[in-house]
Order: sequence, then structure tokens, then C-alpha cells
Amino acid sequence: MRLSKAFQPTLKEVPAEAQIASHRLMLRAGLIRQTASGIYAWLPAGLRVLRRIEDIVREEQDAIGAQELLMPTLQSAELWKRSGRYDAYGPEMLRIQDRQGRDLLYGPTNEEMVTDIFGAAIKSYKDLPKALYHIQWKFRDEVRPRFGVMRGREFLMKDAYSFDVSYEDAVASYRRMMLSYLRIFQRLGVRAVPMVADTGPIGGDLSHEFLVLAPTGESGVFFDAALEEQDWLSRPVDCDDHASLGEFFQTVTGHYAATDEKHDETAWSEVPEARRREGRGIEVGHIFYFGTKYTASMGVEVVGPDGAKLAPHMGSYGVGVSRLMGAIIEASHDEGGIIWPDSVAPYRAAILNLRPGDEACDRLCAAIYDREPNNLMYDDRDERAGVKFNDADLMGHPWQVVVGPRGAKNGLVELKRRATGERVEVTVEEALERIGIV
RNA sequence: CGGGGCGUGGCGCAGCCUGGUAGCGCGCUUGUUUUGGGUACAAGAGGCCCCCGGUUCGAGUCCGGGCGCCCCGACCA
Repeated sequence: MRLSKAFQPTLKEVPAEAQIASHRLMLRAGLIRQTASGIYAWLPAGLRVLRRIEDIVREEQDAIGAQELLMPTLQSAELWKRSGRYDAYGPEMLRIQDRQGRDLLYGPTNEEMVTDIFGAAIKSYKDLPKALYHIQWKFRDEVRPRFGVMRGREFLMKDAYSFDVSYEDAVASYRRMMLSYLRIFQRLGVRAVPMVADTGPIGGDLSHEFLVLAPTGESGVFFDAALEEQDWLSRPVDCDDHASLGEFFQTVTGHYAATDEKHDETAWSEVPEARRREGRGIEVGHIFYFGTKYTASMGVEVVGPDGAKLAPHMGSYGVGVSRLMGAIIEASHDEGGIIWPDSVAPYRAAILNLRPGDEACDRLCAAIYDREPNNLMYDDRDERAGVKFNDADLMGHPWQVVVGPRGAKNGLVELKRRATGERVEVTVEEALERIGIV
């Protein structure tokens, strides 16, 4: 993309309404604009990041056998009356009526709908297990939206639902999902630590929330350093083998981790002092096992091996996709702006032409840009060098290729790594190679 | 939902107390200048001062009502 043609409105001054770094930077870098309290429009660069996060989530969900579908944002109230949640959900649910006076709601989550869809199609234990997920906009009429996309009223969530014949199988599904989540967050370039969470009225001990470590997090967190040292991407786990999943689960739950709400001083004191980590975290994922709560209440059954009907055991698993963008920025920025991890950056690199019109500069820039125009942001604007440096830092491209007349006449460009500030003078070919364009 | 605050060119703000021609910085346009970290000068464009009503000769300013937004707390991907 040529910046001179892009819709990338950056702000020099800090918008008054934004309090935390990620919100300020998302507005300043031209990723989002607010349209109403807690509701945001995603501008082109912001949308690109959203898509990249989604892609990683998809790959990792598909990898454990979950299948993507897409359920609507509007749901019939009838569905929720069947589970009993229509009355229970409260004022956070946005309720509307259509022209016939039928009650509808703008979905805050999809347990009822997915259970209904599942139940209408699956009738035998032989078809289990199944895991379905979708990435869809959710609406919750929050009492107090704040911090930009971190607590919006409309937000993008990946929600998955698992169906199993037995408790044991459901536990295996839960563990697969936990592994998938740990891999997702690691690939997104953030440290997310799983912590035991309240299961609410459902009971049981199978609920974990995943918190990204960031100083502006809403919850205090305490955990064993062993949890952030794990490399989940290289850890071999056989997702079809209950024993392998159990072993994996043991390494997660065998280490202390809790939010301030669940913090236990006694257990904490048993963690070796050198491994104790305290900080703040942003909740970006939450997984639950809740048994037959919805299948039973909604009358969804399959025929078991003995011919008797049984209600499948379910779990639900959420990732806050739009919130993650805020969380990633909270965890990765500096005075100058955003520092995108390579995996989610809207563009792989920015090319800064310090002297558009200079033959050598234009030629070298084109030599790079033409290789992958869709994934590079070419700053060809007629602006001062300082403006381009500042905007590139603000937008957080992982690499900056600085092309100025000084080096260009010798065929050299300057490659800057945003995260470290490290700069090296290299040839075009070398720059391409380092950026990862072959 | 309780408490606090704000609404004035695109953005950040002053003006309101004490009513009398709507201002500043940034941004934008044109020209000159500068050319490796938000250059400088000049000339311009751009405003139902959130909305409705009231008081007044006269309201951005005072009064009443509404709407919107932000912050702090109790709740949540």
C-alpha cells in the first residue's frame, strides 16, 4: 500500500477521551474510530490486524479438529426462553423487537443457538465428539464501556463449543482447547497465563481464564514463572490420546497461578521465591466445562451405545479477538507508538522514501515495494523525514526500510527493527531477506 | 446504577465567573523555504459555540429541560 493513497489517518495529538496507552495508540495510529460509547469502526489498518489475529485463531482451532461455522448476530428470544436465560441474563442483553412485535436479541454469546443447531443434526454417540466455533460480533450492553476496544459493547469474539458423550471425553476436549489457546496466545506474541477461574453456578473445577500480562490489566495476577517459560508451540501433545492430554494438563495446573480474587497466600508461599511472579493481567480468553446444562435444559439428546438416550456434555471456549488487539498493544508499545509482533502486524514493513523524486531513492524503494505491495506500507508522501519516522514508529511496523539519498547512491538502505531500535545499513536483497520476503 | 467532569472549525484547548464583532496552537489549501527525527515565513479556507425552550435591546456566556461523551466505584470476552 502506498501511504499517499491509503486511508490511514494518524493523529498528532492525543484524543482527550482516551486514557490508556492502547486506546490512545489505536486512535492515533488510525486503527479505529469511535462511533458511539463502546462501539468502534475499524479502519483499514485496524481491520488488517483483526484479520491476522483471526487467522491465527482459525489455524489453531482447526488444528485440534474444531470446525468453523458462522451463526447470526440476531437471535430469537424463543431460543433463550428454552434455556431459561432470557430472564436470567439481565440488562446486559440488548433486546429488540421486529416489525411484527417478535422478541429478538443481539447475541451476547451462542450456547443456546449452537446447542439447537447441533441437536437438530446429531442423533448418535457415534458422531461425537464434535467441536464447533465461529468468529462473530457480540453485543453486551455493558454498564460502563471503557478503555476503547478493551471493554466495548460490540466486540469480536471467537467462541467454540464442544460436545462429548461422557465427562471423561469432555475433559479431553477441554484440555485440547487449553492447548490450542496457549498456542494461539504464544503465536500472537503475548504471554497469556492460564488461571483457575470461578465456574459460577455450574460448579466443578474446570474453568480457566487466560490473562495477558500488562501493567494496565484490570486484574492482579500471581503465578509461578514456570508457566511463562513454557514453549507450547514445540511441545508434543497427542490430542487424540487422553494420557498425553492429561500429562500436558498436569504441567499447566501443577504450577500456581491465580488472579487476586482467587489468590491463596498459603499455596503462594509454597512457590519458591525466585519463581514468584506478580503483576497485572488482561483477560483475553476463558474456557468452561459445564456438563449437560444446555443439552438437558433444551432437550438435546443422542442415542448412546446401549440404546439409551443421553445428554451430551458441553464446554464453551471464548477468545476476545478485538480485545486482544488492545491487549497486544498494552503489552507491546513504547513512547513512540505501537510495536507490532510480526505475527499480527498490519504490514510486514514500512518503506520510508526520504526523498521522493530522487532517482536512486525511488528506484530502491520500488525494488522493495514491488516485491510484495500488499504486505508493505510504502511511505511515498511528500513529507519531511521526521514526519515519516514518527508515523512509522507510531504505526508500529516491525521493520522500517529507510531509503535516503545518502545511502541510495551506493545502493544501500537502512533497516531498522522497531522493537529494538537496531539499525543496519544493507543492500536491498539483504533487507528483503531479513524481512522475510524471498 | 451511585459519584465527579466535559460538550466551542478535523484534533487539542481558551473565552463563560462579570452578557456586547468567536479566539489560540496543531492540522488543511496556495506560494516560498527546508530536506535523515513532527522546519520557517507569508497568504487563505474552515464554526446552527450539542439540542430545545426561557430571561434580555442583545446569550458561547445567565436560567430550565433534554441528548451525547469521559473518568472513579460495584460487574464482565
